[in-house]
This record gives sequence, C-alpha cells and structure tokens, in this order.
Amino acid sequence: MEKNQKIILQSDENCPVRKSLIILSGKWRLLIVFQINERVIRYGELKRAIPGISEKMLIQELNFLVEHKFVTKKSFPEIPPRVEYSLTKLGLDTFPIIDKLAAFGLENL
Amino acid sequence: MEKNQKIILQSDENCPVRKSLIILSGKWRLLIVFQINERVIRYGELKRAIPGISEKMLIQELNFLVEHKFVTKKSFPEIPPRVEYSLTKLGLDTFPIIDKLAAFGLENL
DNA sequence: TTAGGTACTTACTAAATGGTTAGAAACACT
DNA sequence: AGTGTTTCTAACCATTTAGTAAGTACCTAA
Repeated sequence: MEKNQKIILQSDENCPVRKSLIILSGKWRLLIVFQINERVIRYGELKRAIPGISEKMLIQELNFLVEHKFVTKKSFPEIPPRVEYSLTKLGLDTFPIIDKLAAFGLENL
Repeated sequence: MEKNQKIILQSDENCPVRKSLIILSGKWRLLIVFQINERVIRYGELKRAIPGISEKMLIQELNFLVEHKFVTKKSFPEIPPRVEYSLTKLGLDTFPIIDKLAAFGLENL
C-alpha cells in the first residue's frame, strides 16, 4: 500500500494504476472478460450473454483483448463459421479487480 | 463469486460491476481519489501531485466526486482562496479497487 | 502600478468511444 | 431460387471525454 502510494505520487505513465486503466477501462472490456469466465464460449453465445452490447463493440473489444493476450481465439473452418473464445491466464488475473468492482457496487451503489 | 457471476449473466443496469464502472471509470477519477488518500489537501497541492492533469479536468472531476459523496470540500473565505479536499468513507472504500488495479498493473503491464 | 498567488470558469477544439445499419462470405436446407 | 445461419467488416454519425488557452476575482507585496 505504501509502495503503491509512492508510485502514484508521480502519477505518470509508470503508474501501475494508470497502466491498468489504459487497458481495462471502457464500457465493455471487464464485462466481456468476466462473462467468458472459465468457459470456452462462441461469439454468438457471448453476444446473447451480454444484453445491450452491439456486434461492433463485441467484436472490437474481443479483438483488442486477443491482441493484448487476455483472450484466446480459435476459429474452426466450418460453415457456418464457428469461433471459440476463452481467457488466458492474464485474462483470469483480472478477476480480483472485477470482484472488487462488484463488491463496491453491491455495497455502495 | 458465483453470486456475482449470476448477476453478471444478466449484465444490465443492475450489474454491480457496471454500476461501479459508470461512476469510477475515466482517466482521472480513481487517480484523484488515491492521490487525496487520507490527507486533507488543497486544490493546488493536488494539481502538483498529479502531473499531466489539466485544471479543467481536475476541477471537473473533483466536482463530480463531491457531488457523488466520494470527496468532501471545504472552502475558507480567505484571500487568496483556500479550498481543502478530503475523502469521505465512500471515497476510502474505493481503495480495494485501486489496490487491485495497482497490483495487476505491477505484475502484468 | 504592476506582478503574483489561488481557485476556479468559459469557450473552443480534438480525440476517443459507442451506436446503427447494411452487407459479405459460404454453405445447407427447402 | 430463395432463406437462414454465423462471424465478422465498413461506413457513417452522435455522444462523451479530454485538452488548450484565456480570463475572472480578490487581495498582497514590490
């Protein structure tokens, strides 16, 4: 805690909080990660599991998460196409954050 | 965890993660909260403590945080003016989130 | 009289984010 | 021939968020 605070005191790009925010902020990212959870899930399933998300945002954020190694993507050469998404270890490592966010929301909002 | 997940499965406005994100997302909010920390701090001090933030964003986000009861503001009728900010209990309660964000950033980014 | 300090406020601009709609590809089924 | 399925892609627009720069008010000290 004291260590983190010291780093925050020079809150520039080296600040780990800021680094996390740059990658994990946004309306859908953490929600998608948490929704995938420990499953292997198809694009369409995910879409149905996150009401309100547009196809554009879902695919865009999935691509981002794949690029940044939070999510693994596996395409099957079938017709109609099948694509499966699952979390990497990095993706699973965001769960403590999501848990705290959920706990805070439940208690205070 | 299972409970949270269940709630997430209908990820609408009732989702506590989403509620938290609506209030706490943004480039500066959590940074400001963590920077105030347990101190009583003046506007100018805070500005110097958060390099890169513009006056507009600082005051705008401070106002938001005051409105939403994360921060307390106390103005002294002096010249030059003096205004002191400090965290409420609600503000302090966001620390678990910030800690996890920092931990994640340190370990992974 | 001028410059300086503090805490803002305003106007304007730029960039990032999100939403809507349409469509493409490729095959199966009717 | 036409419809449906699934996973995307692209164009366009609206909204939100953030940055820049200038200015305000009031008093103090040089």
